[in-house]
Amino acid sequence: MPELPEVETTRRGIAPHVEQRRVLALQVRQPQLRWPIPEQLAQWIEGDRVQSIERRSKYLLFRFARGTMIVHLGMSGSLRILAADEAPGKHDHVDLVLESGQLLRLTDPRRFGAVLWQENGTEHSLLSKLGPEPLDEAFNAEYLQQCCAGRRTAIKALIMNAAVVVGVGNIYANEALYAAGIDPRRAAGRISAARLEGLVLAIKQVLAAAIKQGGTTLRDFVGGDGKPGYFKQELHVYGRGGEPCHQCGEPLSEVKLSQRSTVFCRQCQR
DNA sequence: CTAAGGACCTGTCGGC
DNA sequence: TGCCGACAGGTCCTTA
Repeated sequence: MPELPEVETTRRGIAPHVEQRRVLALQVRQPQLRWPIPEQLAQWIEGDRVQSIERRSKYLLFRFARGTMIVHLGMSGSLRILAADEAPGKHDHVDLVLESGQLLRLTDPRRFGAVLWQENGTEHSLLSKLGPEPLDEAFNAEYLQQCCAGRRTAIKALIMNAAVVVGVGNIYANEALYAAGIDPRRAAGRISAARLEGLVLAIKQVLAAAIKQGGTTLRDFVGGDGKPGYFKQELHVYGRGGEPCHQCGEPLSEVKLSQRSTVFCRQCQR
């Protein structure tokens, strides 16, 4: 479910209900997520205020006085604001009980998500090796050219590599390459500077548009405020293998690339 | 160092 | 209707 636009949509949805609120309790029903939730997390945050919620890559960062609670939604996670007396379901693993009478609930059927802790003055190893944010100026044509130089890996795998640029997941990698007219299988080092510049712009545009629309609704994704995303209507290739290309009408091809479903137009993408 | 594949876990969907 | 395999938004870690 969550790619960067979905995570950002979630952040914006929950922030007004969580920022500046005091945490009364942290209730952990299932600590076994991708990594175990630290046992002392409750004692570190209970009684303290959430100063702000920030986002880095697809990680949500809850800033507290003595450190940061890091939340990742994995493949199937979501965060919602609910009344404090709402009964938990099977996959409702964690509640952040707020003094406002509401709670922030983490639901994650596949449990690929994570809840971790970063002490002030340290940087978690998961965050320390990340590339630039795609919408930042630091992610530009010159930078991407440097990353691609001499690389034989497929361009799609390269832009999905978080050490190169964060936040480009499978949906938006497919969409951006279609928009840029680049074959996803093409070796990264064999693409002209001009076309890589087009790819940078395409990535920025597709992500910005998706954030503006509130993310892509897949299955049951809803933001923290319960509103669905509307970007799905604008997808040109993702989930459309075999259907006609919106530009030329040829059936879209679908292949596996680094284990991920990859859809593109052989006519329009070279 | 790079590139590719496996692993984690559950739910859903399509085919027989 | 029921069962079984394939597949799903992520990404770290191990292996060549």
